[in-house]
Amino acid sequence: MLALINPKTIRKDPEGVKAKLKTRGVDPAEVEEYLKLDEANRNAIGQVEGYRKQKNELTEVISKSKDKRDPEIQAKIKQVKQLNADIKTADEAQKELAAKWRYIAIRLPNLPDDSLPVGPDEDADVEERLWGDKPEFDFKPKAHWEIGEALGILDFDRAAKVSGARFVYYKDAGARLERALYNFMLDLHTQEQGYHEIIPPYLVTAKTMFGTGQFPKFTEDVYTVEATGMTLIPTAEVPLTNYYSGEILDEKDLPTYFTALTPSFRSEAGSAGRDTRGLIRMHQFNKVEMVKFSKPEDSYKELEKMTLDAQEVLKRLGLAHHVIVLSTGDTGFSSAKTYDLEVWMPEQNRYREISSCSNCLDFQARRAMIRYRKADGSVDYVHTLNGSGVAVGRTVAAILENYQQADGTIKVPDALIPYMGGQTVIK
RNA sequence: GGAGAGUUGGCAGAGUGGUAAUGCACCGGACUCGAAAUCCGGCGAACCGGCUUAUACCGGCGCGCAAGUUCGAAUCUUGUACUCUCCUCCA
Repeated sequence: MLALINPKTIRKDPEGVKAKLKTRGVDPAEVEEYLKLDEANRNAIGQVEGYRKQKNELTEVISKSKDKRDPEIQAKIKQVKQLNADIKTADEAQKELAAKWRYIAIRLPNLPDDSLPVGPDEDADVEERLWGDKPEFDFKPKAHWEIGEALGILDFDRAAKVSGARFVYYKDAGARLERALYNFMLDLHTQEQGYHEIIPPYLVTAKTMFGTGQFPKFTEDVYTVEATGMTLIPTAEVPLTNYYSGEILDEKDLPTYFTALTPSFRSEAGSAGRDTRGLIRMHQFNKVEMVKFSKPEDSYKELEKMTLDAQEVLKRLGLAHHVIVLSTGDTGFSSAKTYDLEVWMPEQNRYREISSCSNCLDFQARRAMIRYRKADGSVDYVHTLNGSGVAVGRTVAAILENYQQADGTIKVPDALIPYMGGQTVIK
């Protein structure tokens, strides 16, 4: 029976948990109900186990008897039959309690870290640090989709014809720019930052989606193939983190880092009307993802490092950005602490999210059963982290807007020139 | 899609109705200056409950999973998942 938040934490400090989850929008009554069911369930388990113990004792005697017809043995058999009925009743009652408990348990979000700003939404996010100078233009900067369409490297109209809204065709230098970007990112992560390069499955089972916390709460945000129940991954975090699901790792193998380029598929239910133009909010987009498995005591250190790894992508591309720490209400379901990287978008005159780095502590590890054996032989859950390193489509958008020139051409960032076959300008 | 086989503790591998052999590994001890070998003993995943400082102790569960038959199931029945092999098909 798996949980989300460590059940012992909730038992030990119910008021603290209530207070913390309240900052994430969870009604304390939910926690109250959880505790009630938790206790009732444990009592029920005790009862069932008591019956089972009696039964085991009786059947042991029966098994050792020579003569099953002995009236004494027959009496014991009768007793066991009665016990079986008792067990059935008690067991069904217990299962029901467990199911109710579980229903709540798997829907409670992770406990936020104490360092988070408290607040209901993104307005309470706090800027941690700033990098780079915003570009200055002696003309009015255009939106990336205008630039891309004018150059013939992005085609939203034809994509709409073929697939509907929120899809795009990249063409010529646009396609090459996308490819250059993700190759650049993958090389950085694998050659310099120590990540294993992975190409994972893009279709996963419901159980896998549960492991990373997308299910059962967020089924409406993804595409699930009706015939098989398989889901198109909304992020590579899902297949990467579940890589070790159900396994017990060796302490010496931690930490370990994975990275992968994959498409991400999102239904964007509920975001109608937002970012309807351009590359910002697509049903399908490429993303280079980073995932880490770490020992509990190292996970926050690893989060800082991972955030810097993502930042390094933007630094080398010369893209102005800042790092913000998400407030309690803005932090994702599975995460205890999340840093977002937001890149400067000149036409919109604001920062836009381009990466999100999260420490999920043991929240996902509990769901996906990812553990490690310590030197003393005991077993504990690992901590999992994930971060974008970074969203490729949005990076294309950022480059088009930040590197646009008065004549409508695009200067290729120095770091990308080798990946563009030496091309320095897109025109 | 069709047919067949398999799924037991870290690994190997027994066990066709009576409550998980054995080997290797591992842990403790003996022997030794120490180690190896040997000998003795122990331990057989993980999980849950009770009691808790506890990886100690007691109990439950536990032979892919689920349900059924039975006083009792790794063993019988049914369903299901996954893996492998062959056929068919296909990038």
